[in-house]
Amino acid sequence: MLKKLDESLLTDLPPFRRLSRPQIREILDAATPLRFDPGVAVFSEGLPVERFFLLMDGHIRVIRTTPGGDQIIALHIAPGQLFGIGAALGKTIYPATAMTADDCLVLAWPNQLWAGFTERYEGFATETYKVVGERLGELNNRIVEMATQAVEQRVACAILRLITQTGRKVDGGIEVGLPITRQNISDMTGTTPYTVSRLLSGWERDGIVLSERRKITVTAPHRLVVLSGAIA
Amino acid sequence: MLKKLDESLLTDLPPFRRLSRPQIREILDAATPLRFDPGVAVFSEGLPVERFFLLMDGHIRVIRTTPGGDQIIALHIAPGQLFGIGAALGKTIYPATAMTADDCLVLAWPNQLWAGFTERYEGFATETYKVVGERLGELNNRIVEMATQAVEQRVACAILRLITQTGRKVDGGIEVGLPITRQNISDMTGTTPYTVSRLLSGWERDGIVLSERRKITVTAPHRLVVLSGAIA
DNA sequence: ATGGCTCGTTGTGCTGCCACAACATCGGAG
DNA sequence: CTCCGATGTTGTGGCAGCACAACGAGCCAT
Repeated sequence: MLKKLDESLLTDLPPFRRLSRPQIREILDAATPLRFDPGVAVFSEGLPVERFFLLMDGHIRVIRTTPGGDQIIALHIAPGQLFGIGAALGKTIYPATAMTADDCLVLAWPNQLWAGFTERYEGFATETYKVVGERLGELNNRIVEMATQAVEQRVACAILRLITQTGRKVDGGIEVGLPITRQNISDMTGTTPYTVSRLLSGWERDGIVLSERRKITVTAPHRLVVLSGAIA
Repeated sequence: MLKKLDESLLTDLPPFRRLSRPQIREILDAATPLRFDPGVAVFSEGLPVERFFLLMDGHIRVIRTTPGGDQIIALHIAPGQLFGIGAALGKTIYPATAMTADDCLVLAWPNQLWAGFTERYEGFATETYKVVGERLGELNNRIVEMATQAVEQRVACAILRLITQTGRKVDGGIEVGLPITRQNISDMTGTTPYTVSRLLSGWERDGIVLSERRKITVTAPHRLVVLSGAIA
């Protein structure tokens, strides 16, 4: 039932961009395609790192849970990105949980192929580490944000990040490309769903966003940027 | 005046551990040793990445500054660690400023040697990326911390991190191994020097720490761990 | 010694955010 | 159609932590 995957799926993604068709064929033949329903875990915090993944379609939230039971969203993965790449950083257990936000199609490779990929395929390692660098930068920005910005600015930043990462242009604005609840946003910004709700209501009154159930459309991005204090 | 550097300086550091003496000799011969006074910048945010560094002695704070002028301490570098390794992550400009906390001795290499190091020296890349992984993990912890913990817990976490990274055992406790002000701690935790001062005074009354000018000694680490909520 | 600086402490008032509760609304399952 | 759970909204109160100000103490230079 797994229909043969087409090489063209990978040719435009950074880690594979410099590779030849036969090389990409090899890589695809070694992959296991997987389908996930919304709201399930692709891998879980604390489990041993056994595979690495590429998200073909859908969206993934990377979540960390505290001993106290609070959870925060560390990262969003967009289609075309590698994730679960603990292998690249010498990790033996996953430091976080990857949860699907909607229907997801994922390619998986066993971990022991990682070393081979990096040495055999020109540019694979470089491009991958570039992504790591970007994530590092984003985390850094979020720390600065959390440390210096007020709640309203943090929420504005979070929504801006969401639309730059997953945004879809629709008439009347830019829409967040994945289902998202107030609770999700409060998990991203370290505040409460109540406060998020109030902020979104306020912004809707001001004509900056349209907020529906599990969906947010930004109608005046520039004003949101102003509110955010322009960090990220 | 640069006396010849001894190979033994590097043999025990992770990135060089698997290398032979002649290889280490090559690496040392390519290095420029540099001395820095306390409180000066080794490199600055926004400048092009031209060199990478190894801290031989002293301590370095990696600092980010916001458009609003607030600054927060992203990272501390301990002796023996590489820093400014933007090259490894495809960065072309430094994303932060590296500021010396005390007298520092640093080795520097021009950036174009990076690629050669990673391919010529077995284990250099792997070990380096392991460090990157650890820093990534630490940043993640700090985000979780900032999002979920109260100020008191964050400050406790910050001090625990300081003593695990730079701690020196002295009679009566563990002392932070670098000069540190309340302002520094508030920059690490996103609070104010006033609040830090109050917390430290309180802990000193409770016999958990000894706090002097630019120096902190933890006398009851276990109680600080309890206060911290045990995240990092 | 002595001035000047940086660093630390502490009191007071204020406010932004959280906690909780109660209600409204939506969507799916049977 | 109806019920139920998940999601979102809104009002009220309380408190943690910030802002500001004023003072004290150590360190350095000349």
